Amino acid sequence: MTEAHFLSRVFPTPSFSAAEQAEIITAFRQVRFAKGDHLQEEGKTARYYHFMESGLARSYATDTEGRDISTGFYTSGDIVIDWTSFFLRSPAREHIQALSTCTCWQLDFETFQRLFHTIEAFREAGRTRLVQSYVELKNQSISMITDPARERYKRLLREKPEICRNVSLKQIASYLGITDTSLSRIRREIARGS
Amino acid sequence: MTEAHFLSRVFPTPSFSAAEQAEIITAFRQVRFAKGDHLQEEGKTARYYHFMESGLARSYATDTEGRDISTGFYTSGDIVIDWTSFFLRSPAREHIQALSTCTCWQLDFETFQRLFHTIEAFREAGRTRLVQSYVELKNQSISMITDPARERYKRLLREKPEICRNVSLKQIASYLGITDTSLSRIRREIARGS
DNA sequence: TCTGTTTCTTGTCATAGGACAGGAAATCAT
DNA sequence: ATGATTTCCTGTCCTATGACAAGAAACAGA
Repeated sequence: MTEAHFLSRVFPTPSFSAAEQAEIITAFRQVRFAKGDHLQEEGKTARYYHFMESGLARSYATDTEGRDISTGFYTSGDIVIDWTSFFLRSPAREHIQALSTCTCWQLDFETFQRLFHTIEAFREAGRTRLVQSYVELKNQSISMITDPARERYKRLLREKPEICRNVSLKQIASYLGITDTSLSRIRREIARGS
Repeated sequence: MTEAHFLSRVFPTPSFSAAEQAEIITAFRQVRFAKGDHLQEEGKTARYYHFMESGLARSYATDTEGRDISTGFYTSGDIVIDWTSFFLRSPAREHIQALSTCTCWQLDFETFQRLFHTIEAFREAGRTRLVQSYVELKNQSISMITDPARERYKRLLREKPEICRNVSLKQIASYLGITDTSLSRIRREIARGS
């Protein structure tokens, strides 16, 4: 039944009993977003926890000068969510937007809470995911201090090549903390030797 | 009994029943660190969850060039922990060091797990704390992109004045992503009109 | 296909912050 | 106190990146 189900790999059978796995999987609902759709809008409280099965998305915030700053990119297997908004039930401070057609699995907050408080393995997994997001953010944050822009771009190229190939220069540049102009020059330099 | 206990404010009575509060508070152990002591060492797995009652501390990582980069500062009421190491049971990538005498309340991992899995309010509180740390890191991270160094320093001055007063220039500078030289100049500029 | 719009590239010039070095000031150990 | 060490300040010069502007290229809509 669930042999090749995307979520059966997310909640794998040694950690989850068959019954738990079934309960979790049936609680999720599949949704699809078209390129450009917003999975989340700034100012609204996040209603759903999303697992991305396929597609690309990005989160972005608008800074005090009105500039659009990409704060994260999401690909297959990622959790696509504004953690703060979802868990603190507060208005989101970022938008999350599909960059291509996205297939996701969603859970509303009440359902998440029910699973979280009744299934021990689910809450361990949930906590682990949150901690992993934290460490990724921390790495990015340290990299902003210690690495020059070129290195940060090369790392993104290594870790999320599909992003570098499919996302606009400006959106990637703002994520790296540089201007589109600079990123364009960095790409040129990399295109010649390293 | 627990009227003025520091932890009774951390786990307040409307959210926690008296019995739960008592169970939680007795599970914590008070510890004291002298200035310079390490609460956490890089490479070792975090053994304790710490609440800081009083004192100052900082976390720092050593980058590829061997430079010491401050990654966070902690004051009264903060949780002092390497989240990733504690929850993923993996070696810490940072040191955490007392910058003055610190009084903390600690919980080992097994005890944390027991409370987390048996007391619903405790796991809600724990998750909330983690999410709050996440949002602080995110704000700092966005600030690194959008704000010039002077603004970042002014924000730190606003949010953690005791840090700016008591921590060495170099340690603050590395946190802000600039050199001690630059921070020294920024301070001079602020000392004259803004 | 033509046309308008967005995205990307490149140039020139300006500027924040880094590297390095020397000196002053504070802190510490004996 | 005295010297040693660390921390902090300041000067000069340099580099990475930003701001702005103008083309080129890609793309979207009729």
